Amino acid sequence: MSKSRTPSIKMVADRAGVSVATVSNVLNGKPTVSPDFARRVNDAVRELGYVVDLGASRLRSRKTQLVGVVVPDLTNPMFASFVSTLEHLARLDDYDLVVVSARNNAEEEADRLRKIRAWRPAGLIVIPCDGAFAERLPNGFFAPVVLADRIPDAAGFDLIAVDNGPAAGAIAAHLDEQGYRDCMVVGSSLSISNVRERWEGVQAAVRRMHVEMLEIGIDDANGAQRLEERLRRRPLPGALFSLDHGTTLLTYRAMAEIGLSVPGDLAFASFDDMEWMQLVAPGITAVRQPIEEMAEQAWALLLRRMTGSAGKPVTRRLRCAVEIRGSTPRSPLEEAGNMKLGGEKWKLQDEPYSPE
Amino acid sequence: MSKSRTPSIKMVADRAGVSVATVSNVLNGKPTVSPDFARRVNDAVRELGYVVDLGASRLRSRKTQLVGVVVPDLTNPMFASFVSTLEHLARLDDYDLVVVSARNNAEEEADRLRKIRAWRPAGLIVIPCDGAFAERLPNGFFAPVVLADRIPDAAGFDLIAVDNGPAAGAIAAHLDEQGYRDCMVVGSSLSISNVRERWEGVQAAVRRMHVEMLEIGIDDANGAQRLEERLRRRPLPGALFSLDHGTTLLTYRAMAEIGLSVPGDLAFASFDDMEWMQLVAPGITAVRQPIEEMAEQAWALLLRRMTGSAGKPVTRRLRCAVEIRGSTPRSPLEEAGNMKLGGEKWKLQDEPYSPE
DNA sequence: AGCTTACAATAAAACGTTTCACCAGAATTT
DNA sequence: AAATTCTGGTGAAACGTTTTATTGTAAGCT
Repeated sequence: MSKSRTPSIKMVADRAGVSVATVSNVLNGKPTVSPDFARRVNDAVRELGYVVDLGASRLRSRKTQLVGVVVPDLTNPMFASFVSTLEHLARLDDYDLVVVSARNNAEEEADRLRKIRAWRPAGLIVIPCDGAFAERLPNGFFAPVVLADRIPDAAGFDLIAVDNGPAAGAIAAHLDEQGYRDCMVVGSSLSISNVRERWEGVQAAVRRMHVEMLEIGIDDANGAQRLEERLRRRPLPGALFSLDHGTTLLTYRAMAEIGLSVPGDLAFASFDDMEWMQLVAPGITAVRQPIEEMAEQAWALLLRRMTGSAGKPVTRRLRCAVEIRGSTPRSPLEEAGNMKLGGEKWKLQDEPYSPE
Repeated sequence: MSKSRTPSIKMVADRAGVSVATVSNVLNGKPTVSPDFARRVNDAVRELGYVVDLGASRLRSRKTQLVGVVVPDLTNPMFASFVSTLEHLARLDDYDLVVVSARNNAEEEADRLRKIRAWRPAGLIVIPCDGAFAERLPNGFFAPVVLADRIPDAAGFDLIAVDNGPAAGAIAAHLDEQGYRDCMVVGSSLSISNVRERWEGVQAAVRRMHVEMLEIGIDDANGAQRLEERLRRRPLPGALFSLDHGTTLLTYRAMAEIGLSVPGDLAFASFDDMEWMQLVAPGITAVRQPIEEMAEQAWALLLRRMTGSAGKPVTRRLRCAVEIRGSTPRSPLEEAGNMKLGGEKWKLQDEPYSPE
């Protein structure tokens, strides 16, 4: 039996009785091609089930339809959704994606960047681990790079992110207005730009409320320990504001474990709105990031660069939405204040929160 | 200014003062290489920041470190987690992943399969949209294929899945034992093999409980409508068992919207355990799939094939875990039965519905 | 009829690798 | 000392494309 390999352009040419160049011309829709020959080529392609070898194609043409995507963690639903949207958009423009996860590790990120370079992608979309991204980019990297979600220390990249500061500030202001007097803010690490921006936004927005920050790291047992200890200590803060998805999950679970009730024992709000946050009772007040739109913008920016547009790097910020739910009701402390002015006492006991 | 392009092996050779063949030998760890020359080559590589062009490399060597991954939907956290684990394992073996989503659409899946073929991957890992996968695989596809999670109609592939039937059966038996007399089973579509297996497992496991199946499709407004109508009709079933992640989300949300309480109005259980299911109160009884282990097995199977192992296709089934939580308590009906032996009457009135 | 233009198709070079056949010299055997 | 085997290294071919330059032919112009 014949050593039949996956068909090459040469086999197509032979079967169609034309030259390889003609086959290539037909396949790439070059104008100078007679209908008759085109038909013969197309027939041969169909009969053989020929599919172009993109590796060889890129090698010669120096054009590739491949872009690399690097995210800190694929299991994070935010990033998964980001990649998913990206994948869809890329396909519409006939690009493919090589996706890698840096596992929240700067070294791995650097390693993956180097590796991905070996595919000679036409561009890169990266959600960097931390601010020192520029140092990790291989020096001789020519393809355009778009950064998303997190801001690097060094300038020089197209950038798409959300308005972390104002959005976090809105939550803080909300808690403030609801009458909470002190709020603990929890986040993974201030070395991540968006967490830092959120914290700064909180500080800028509060008026009467006192805030304190607690960093618990990423997958850091030590940090989780510190958080738990704080939650067991008294007095509790009136409110808790968690600044990123991982931290929210950890915190919410810890509160449940310790037996703290939301909002009975403390109010709770989160940056990053997950679907379960409207399924639990009471729902959790959260900032919802326009993650699909972020992916869209990232793709648009990259596409612009890949198709040759020059010019200064641009930075775009997207507006977040704030979802107020039952986990941040009017503070009982404040209610107590109002009651003196004739509030109805039973309300306090019957409905510890206002579910909306 | 010189037209400096990304460095090639030739530039490395020139700088090191050796032949291209020698550079290649050094880089690929060929044994016949003097330490002196190796050092010179490595120096040149470092100075130039040379990274091999994997496209060209594959073209000549006919070996590639690329595998394609096709999933029905990247936003589904199950699949996201699957891909994430896969990505990690692949990296350990120095493979890269091209990831595409078929968006729950057989046509798109076929399209993506054709497209991914153009990269000449060393193998494919696919979670197929439906049973007719074999027909969609391009005919001249030579790379090994491992299917996961869902079973195709046609045999001939390595296969890794979970024990859908027994696991779903365990839930059904649990509901039965808890005293529920009728249970509505909801799933996206019986054309998806694992949903079908789960439904069959339910039917095989029930003893006294009556079960009925409701298919609501995937992203099908019509199906959602039918579900909602059913939930508004009386009498309600004693229990609801949802057979896949998407359906669970939809159902749980619908119940909340309609104002049904779990387990007050009906018991609820789910195939697929999401993290929020232990965060809501009461927690939701669910089947937990070993999704990471599934990815591990898929990778192991594929790796075996890619490294040349022949032999008949194998099928492996993994054991699911069943998490019993508060959403499936002892049936009030059964409690009522017990009451005749001295139960407390008021309990019956607390439950508003009377099945049958 | 001659001369240029335009057109359709092709041969051959090039892309960056790996591999294969080969070679010079050193080391070993006869 | 001559003949053989190793050893470390190289030139050139090959992989499957695209592109450039080139060809042959038909059409358009005096």
